[in-house]
Amino acid sequence: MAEKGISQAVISRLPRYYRYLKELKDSGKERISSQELSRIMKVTASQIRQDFNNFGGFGQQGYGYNTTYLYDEIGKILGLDHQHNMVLVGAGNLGQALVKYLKFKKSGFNFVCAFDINPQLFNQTVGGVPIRPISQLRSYVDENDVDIVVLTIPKSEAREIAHSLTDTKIKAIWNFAHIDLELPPHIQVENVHLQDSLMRLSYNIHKNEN
Amino acid sequence: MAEKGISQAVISRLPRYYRYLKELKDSGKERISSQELSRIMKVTASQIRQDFNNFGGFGQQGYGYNTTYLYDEIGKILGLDHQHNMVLVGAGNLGQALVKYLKFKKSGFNFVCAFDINPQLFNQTVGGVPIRPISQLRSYVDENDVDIVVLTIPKSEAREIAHSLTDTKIKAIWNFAHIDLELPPHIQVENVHLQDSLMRLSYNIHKNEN
DNA sequence: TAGATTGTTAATCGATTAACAATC
DNA sequence: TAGATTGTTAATCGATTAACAATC
Repeated sequence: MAEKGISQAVISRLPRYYRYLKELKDSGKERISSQELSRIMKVTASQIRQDFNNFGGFGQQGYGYNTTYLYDEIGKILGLDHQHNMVLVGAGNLGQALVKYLKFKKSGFNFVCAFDINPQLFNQTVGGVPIRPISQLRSYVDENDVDIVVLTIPKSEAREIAHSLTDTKIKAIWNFAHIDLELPPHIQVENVHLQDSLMRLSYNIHKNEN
Repeated sequence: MAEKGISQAVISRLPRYYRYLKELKDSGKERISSQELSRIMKVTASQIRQDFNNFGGFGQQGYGYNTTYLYDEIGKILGLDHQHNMVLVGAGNLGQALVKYLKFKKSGFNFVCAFDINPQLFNQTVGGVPIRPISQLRSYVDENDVDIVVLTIPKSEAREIAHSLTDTKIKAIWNFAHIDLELPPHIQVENVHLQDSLMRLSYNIHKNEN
């Protein structure tokens, strides 16, 4: 999957296609046209065809798309045919909730270790995953196969931790800290800024006030 | 704040401006030009001026923007000068983590009650917030001042709960269930789809493979 | 073959960037 | 006043939608 220059707008729509296609194939639907999918997903058929054709032709004229095949192909584009090892940095409430959320594991995103500064958590486990002192993070990452670092620590510490890992072989940071991380291009950053999300919600609640 | 037809692209940038302006004002910086902010935030000065001018002129020619004033104005645009009461639906790991996260409260987003189906949680509290049976959700919403419903339940139940609230006075749903909710336009929906976020991350990790 | 529907090019729309006159 | 910088119009760029030829 080395298609270059696909816009993030397209990428952001892929998980949604993936979700709908799973439902369609699970409900026994074998084929679907862009027009029918368009009605279900409330986007234009044109956009659907353009989006898929960024990655090559997955359909067949006069027939449409095979749901299972398309589902599998989108999965491959998204890299979901790979296993991803993750470490949690910050075993607080949110961090522990993420580790315990089993759906990630089913999708191949697997927590292998957690780290925290709180000594009371050391030698405990969360969802079967051991919690270690954050001082051991660097050596753990160096010695084990870690793809993704999940940052659920306050923003005051997030930047330093992230920068301390720039010369390791980690591939990405899933960042829940309310901060913009500036990292070298070989490390991908995906932000989950819950505060920003709430603010957008708030705007939309109040936008019609006068 | 009744500016019509502001694109969601602009709205989505406002929380980030708000965050940077807070830091600038807190660090004692009184004024900033679009050019200087442009360098700090890594967006064009043109975009900054265009974004702000969607809501009226907040700056002064030859001077720039007053950080505190601009910060406050963006806060008002985002509706952060209002208090928002929230109820949690689904007091599992993620839900409890959200209730315990104190930053929301500081921004005026205040959990007033939680609901769950698990009887073992009834009469318990989480972060000082009582947990009640979900059967009482509807009457609670009818009898109390609730602005936002936070949905942290499995998708199989999310749609039904959301629809059961369409004729109440709630203004928005903050949806963590992995599902698209279709609700009447007077109820705003803001999705936090963690799985989608992880998939985007996965795509970006693998996009350069060949 | 005829009908259906993709893949793809062209047209449109909207968002971003550039330019500059207005003005502090 | 002169310099700086906004507010705003114009130009560009990119994304979405429409159209249709290719083809199953």
